Amino acid sequence: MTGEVPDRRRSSARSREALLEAATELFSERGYDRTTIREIGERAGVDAALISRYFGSKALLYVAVLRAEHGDTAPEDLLTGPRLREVAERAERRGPVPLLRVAVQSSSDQAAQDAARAALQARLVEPLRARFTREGRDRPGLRADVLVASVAGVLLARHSGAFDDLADADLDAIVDVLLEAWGDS
Amino acid sequence: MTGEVPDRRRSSARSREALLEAATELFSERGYDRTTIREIGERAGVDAALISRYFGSKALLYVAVLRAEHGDTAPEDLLTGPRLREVAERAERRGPVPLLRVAVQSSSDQAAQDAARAALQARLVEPLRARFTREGRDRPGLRADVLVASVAGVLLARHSGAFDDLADADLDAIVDVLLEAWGDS
DNA sequence: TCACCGTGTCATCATGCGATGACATCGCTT
DNA sequence: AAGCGATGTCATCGCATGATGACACGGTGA
Repeated sequence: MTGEVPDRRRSSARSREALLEAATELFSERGYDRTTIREIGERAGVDAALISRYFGSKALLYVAVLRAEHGDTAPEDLLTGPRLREVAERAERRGPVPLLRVAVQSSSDQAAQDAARAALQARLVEPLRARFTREGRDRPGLRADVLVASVAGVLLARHSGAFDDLADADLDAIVDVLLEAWGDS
Repeated sequence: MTGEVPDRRRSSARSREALLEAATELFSERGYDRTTIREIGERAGVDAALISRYFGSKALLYVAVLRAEHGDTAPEDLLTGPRLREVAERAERRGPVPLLRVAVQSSSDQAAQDAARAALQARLVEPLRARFTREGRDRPGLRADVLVASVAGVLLARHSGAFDDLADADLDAIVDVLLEAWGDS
């Protein structure tokens, strides 16, 4: 074990990080509205009141989650083919990514909604649209929207409890079915 | 106009019906959790307290909505091909059918969740799976789940406010894109 | 006409939520 | 060691929600 010795002293940075991570998981699992700041605090092992101090509000924490989630990787670029696998795998690791939720479910807080929408467009829809345009497909915008919405539906459905086979299947099988439908050009 | 003369006298049947219709619309637009009984009452032009009297609770009203929605038509049978158009058109008329929401988003009330799940399976997933099995497709169960989840994602996304082209496009165009992907065998 | 039961209205309760401020505690700096 | 700012804890506020019971109203039959 060459891991760092965890610094047990107080640290706002550590608390912030713990809250961010817990919030990412919970927003992924249950969506914005059904996640409470008390749950976030509990999972993070941190008092929920610190959310207000470090992020300002639940909505701003949500925005921070969206930013953090995409700050560490390159843009998705494309959903099709190998990229689809990347997106799906990320959803696998952290639950059905908060970003994808906004595709299907509007949240009660307008600021959270707007931020998520902007991120979704910039990270997934726009690159896809650009690609379809480049390839000369007709209705590239609509096609991009439909593809993103489909993928969001499938990845979210996996954890909704409404499907058996989808919940049990491993990710590769799911991606295979999607690619078979949409082609992996 | 050969329509019935609307009976303006008091009538529990009329109130029940008004509540049921308003609830169907609102559950469609916003999902179970984000719809309040006060909103339902307001849209129905009926006091919200009557929900408790006539349906027992918000959750039971939701169950009644699911039943009513599918009581008047034959089973969906299949999602592909012309049937896809039927499902989509119904979603168009009444907003993104409450049934489809459960595919992607679990609700806070367990009874509501279970009822919706059962209806979704019986009405959409099972018939589709049976068809795929009959046709000898591999992984028919998974394939059915993925297709239903995709369609749910797209139809819900149309009203989520996260997509522009999808919101503006007319239904036929959307169905065309879906059919192009999944084939309309 | 009157009494009664179905129907509608309203006030209110209990609960859970996000938010906030007062206070306690820690640990660095001097 | 003392002082002080940073960090953590707790109680509580205001608000929205689902639910419920008390009461008012109305029309229908005796």
